[in-house]
Amino acid sequence: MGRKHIKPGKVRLTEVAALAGVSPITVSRFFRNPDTVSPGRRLRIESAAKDLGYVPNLAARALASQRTEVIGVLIPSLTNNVFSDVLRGIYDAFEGSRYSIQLANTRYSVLQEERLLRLFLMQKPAGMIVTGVDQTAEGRAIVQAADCPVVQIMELGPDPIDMMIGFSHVDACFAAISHLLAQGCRRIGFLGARMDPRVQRRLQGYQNAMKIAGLFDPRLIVTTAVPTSTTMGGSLFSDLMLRAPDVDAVFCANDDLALGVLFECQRRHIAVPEQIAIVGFNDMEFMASAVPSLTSVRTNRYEMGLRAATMIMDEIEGRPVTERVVDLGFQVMERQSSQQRHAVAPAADRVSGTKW
Amino acid sequence: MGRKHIKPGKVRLTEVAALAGVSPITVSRFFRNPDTVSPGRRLRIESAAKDLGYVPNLAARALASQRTEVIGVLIPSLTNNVFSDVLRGIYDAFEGSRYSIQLANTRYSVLQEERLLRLFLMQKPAGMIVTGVDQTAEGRAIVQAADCPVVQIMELGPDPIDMMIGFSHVDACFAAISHLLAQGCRRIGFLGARMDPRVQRRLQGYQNAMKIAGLFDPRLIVTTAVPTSTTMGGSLFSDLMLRAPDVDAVFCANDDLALGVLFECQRRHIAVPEQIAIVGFNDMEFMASAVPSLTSVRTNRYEMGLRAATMIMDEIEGRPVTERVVDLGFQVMERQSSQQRHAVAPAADRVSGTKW
DNA sequence: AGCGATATTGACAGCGCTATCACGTGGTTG
DNA sequence: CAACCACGTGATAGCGCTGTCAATATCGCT
Repeated sequence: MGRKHIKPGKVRLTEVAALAGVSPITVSRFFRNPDTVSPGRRLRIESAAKDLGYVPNLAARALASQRTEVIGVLIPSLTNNVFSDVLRGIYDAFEGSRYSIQLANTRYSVLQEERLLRLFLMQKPAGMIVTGVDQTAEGRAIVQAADCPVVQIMELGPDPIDMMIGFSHVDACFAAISHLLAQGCRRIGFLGARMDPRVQRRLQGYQNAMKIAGLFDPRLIVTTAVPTSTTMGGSLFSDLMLRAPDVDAVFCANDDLALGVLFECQRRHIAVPEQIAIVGFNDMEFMASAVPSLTSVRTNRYEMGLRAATMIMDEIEGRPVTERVVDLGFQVMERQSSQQRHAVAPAADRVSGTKW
Repeated sequence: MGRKHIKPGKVRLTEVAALAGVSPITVSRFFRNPDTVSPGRRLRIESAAKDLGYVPNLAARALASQRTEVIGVLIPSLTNNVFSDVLRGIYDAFEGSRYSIQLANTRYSVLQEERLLRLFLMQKPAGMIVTGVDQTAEGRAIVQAADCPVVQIMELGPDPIDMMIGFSHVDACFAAISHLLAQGCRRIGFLGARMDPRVQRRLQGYQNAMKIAGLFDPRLIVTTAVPTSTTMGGSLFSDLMLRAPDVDAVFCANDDLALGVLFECQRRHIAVPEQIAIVGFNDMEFMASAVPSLTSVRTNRYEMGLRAATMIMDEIEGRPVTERVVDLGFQVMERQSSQQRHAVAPAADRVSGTKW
């Protein structure tokens, strides 16, 4: 036998329908698309629902309609505040819409990512946002099986799963190094932490630029698998000073590292930028107000999240998305910390890069 | 008439059961509690499920069982990295469990919070984590209607909804100001941004301490409704310097502000801590590596998230939660930026506070 | 008035899973 | 040896909602 007694206080569509004097299906329609119900009934249903304190049952809705309004979002880290900006954009875009977000973090592990994708699949999501382009073949297969709009964010690459929005980390770093070279720096160090795929690509951009300039020297590269932090910036810089005491500039793959380098320079009484120039990556808010203000590569993270979400919604709701791969570009925010040797400080930020 | 043809590729419990030669209900049992199925069938079901690529339908499960494994989490902001630490704790605790997290941000609005709670209710969550103690009466009612374990985090207060974990912001700030007073500071400024309930309580702690010391002066308080940022720290400090040029210490309700004050001091060639002492709040990672290292009030955010999640799980799974209101305390991390006048720098951090 | 076109409404069946109870088996007990 | 229990398994009947299509009401037009 099946269930027995229905809990007395329970309010279903049926109860609302009974009170409003209409059929359940009409109440259902009212909640999904009020315009298709005649004004008279509309009012009756509305007040009946309010009186009874009706709350729709999402599970029943999902089961009957064979779809959900859940958007799965997969990011590598909650700690790295790069992603909090992206997330903010995503949440802002879905704000007020009927979609809800299911967020999970992969901890920079493709196996975790695979597991989480499988988990998302059980929800039959309406859309998915995933970070980067380095999914496993299995991971791609799972995403494809979900049969919903998918946006890959943070990077660009060949062969998108569906849609894509990001920028070239290789180019962005190349531009930053080019800026330092233009400022007269020759012994430019590279500091990187965590070394996830995006940092790896920044390293690639660094190597390209240095090799083209004929200035490449592996001793100038100091990296660690440990996550980025200000303290780590200080230690990586200390390592660099041991390996290459003649370094005249430091590119940091993250702004936290750059801040740590600045502090370490203050501790060692190294003048910035006179003795050592500093460039960071991401252009976090504090970079502009540091003393000296710190040069960084601005990436449009909030917009990335916002547009990724918008692309998903457009796709779901049948509005054709023509630009399926979006390059958001970047800007090198040139500040005091990378001032040309013996030059005067600029009155305001100078900018170079793409898309501005 | 109802639906017509079943999609051919669709794999349901029934298909797995047919292939394994058992009844659907046995397959259902296998997925929920493998131990209750005999080893022979267990293997057959397992391989059948794998062969067919079976993916359980969560909506059907939720509808039939009348419950979900969704934990609703409500935080005020995604940008404020205070919450990313809490979140990390929450995600870590639920990692590998069968629960999934539904995260939403209220943007510091109780009306938003109410709307989101209503939304959560539709999901019939298994548990809820909400921020702070300032829910509206309506909001509390909604949470109670969800009839599931609830933990309020970040603060302590009378009359918890269900469970509670946090610390006293009043006491924490009081301790920080007491520290400054002990260091010989007399004209201690208060800088606050956003002015959410928790910052308001820190302000209260500041006022209590200053009044007891007979040093209270409203001109020393500078606040703004704008969100916290490093740049904002600089401007608030500039305002303070205009209002009270004789200020000898600054308490910042957030670490970002403290960093901004440090930079502004560097810009104005004000010696820290000799001319002005600086104390922040939250003890973000960068505080310890700044030059001079910045005193701050450490709050146990990661642990808060972790334990809140654990309390929820314990409650759901019938393990009695005896400590239903947990005070996590705080620590004043005494660093160079609040060194006693004309004293030598300490070799390492000194700590004062509760629970350490 | 009569016609088809359009807007509203309802009946029915079923989405994929699980709660509940019933039943069989084999072992233990008095 | 009947009575009992624990265990594994299955049959049945929904969980609360919506897709589908048919039925009815309403309207504009010739």
